[in-house]
Amino acid sequence: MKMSDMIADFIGEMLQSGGGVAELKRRQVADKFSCVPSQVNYVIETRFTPENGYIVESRRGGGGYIRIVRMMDDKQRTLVEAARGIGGRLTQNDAARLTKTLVSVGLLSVREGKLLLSACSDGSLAEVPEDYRDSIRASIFRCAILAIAT
Amino acid sequence: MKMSDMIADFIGEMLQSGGGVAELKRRQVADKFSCVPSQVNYVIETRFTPENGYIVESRRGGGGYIRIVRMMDDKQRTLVEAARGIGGRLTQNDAARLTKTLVSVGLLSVREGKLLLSACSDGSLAEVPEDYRDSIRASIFRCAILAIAT
DNA sequence: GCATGAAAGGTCAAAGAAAGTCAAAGTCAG
DNA sequence: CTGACTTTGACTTTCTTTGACCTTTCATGC
Repeated sequence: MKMSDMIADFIGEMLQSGGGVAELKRRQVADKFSCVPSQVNYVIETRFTPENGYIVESRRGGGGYIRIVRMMDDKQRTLVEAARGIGGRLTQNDAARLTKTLVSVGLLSVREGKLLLSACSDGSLAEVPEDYRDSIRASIFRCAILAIAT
Repeated sequence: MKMSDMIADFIGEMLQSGGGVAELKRRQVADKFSCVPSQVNYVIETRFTPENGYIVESRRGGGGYIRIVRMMDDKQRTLVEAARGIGGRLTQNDAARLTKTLVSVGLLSVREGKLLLSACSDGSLAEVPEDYRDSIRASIFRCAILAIAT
């Protein structure tokens, strides 16, 4: 695999685990991948651009850093909020209602709606004891929506 | 046999073993058949065309590649088959692999892939005892795919 | 406070690595 | 012999890697 792609992946993971923010030391990353520091700039310039939804800030000098932040658009933000709004339990009916809303507002496609709804349906969760279903359903719904927003 | 046909066969086999996706290095293939690289373009242009049901993507530069994907005409049937193929248990890794395939073959969009994968991820199933996860994961995956195939 | 040097990161252009294009030359069945 | 299909190769375009040199910050000793 190309070095650039590995570095991009690395940064991607940092963003993931950092909840949309990655702060790195150029020199350290370069050492980790045994390349020249400017390679890191190249990767950032070609992959983490504003057009791709990233903001990059940096500082030179001692204690310098490069910080990459993933921007969310309105839709993503709304999805995240929707995910937050889901409580610890979610009935199948509520899931259906919520899905319908998300679809009708254009945050999910019809197919995505179907996929999501059936992923957390009683059919999928047949093996889960009834008492737990609503809470697992909530968890599935939340994770799935969050995944799409990110 | 003509060289073009041999190259075409070679690519065909790659597609076969790759489940509908073949990724190749133009230079390598050319060397293998002792021909000029552009010969490979010729073969692709004349045999792996969109009209014949193939999609071709490529990248130049270091680490470049040519990727050929066979489009499936009856998407739904394939989806259903994929769903059938899932056994009673599905590890997170297998789910990831399967999703990747479905996406790269065009049966799922990237977003749908994310949605599905995270819906049946360990994150979503955190509350489910580990021993049951793989079997519930299988169930979710199957139901979800079946839902959009219909 | 100020000069100074080390520690970051930034820029840019050259060299390298693949793939793409296109037209000329070759082959072969009819 | 002709036309369609193949083979070749010179030249182009795109993306990546590397390195030399520049600028900003920070810590330190007058």
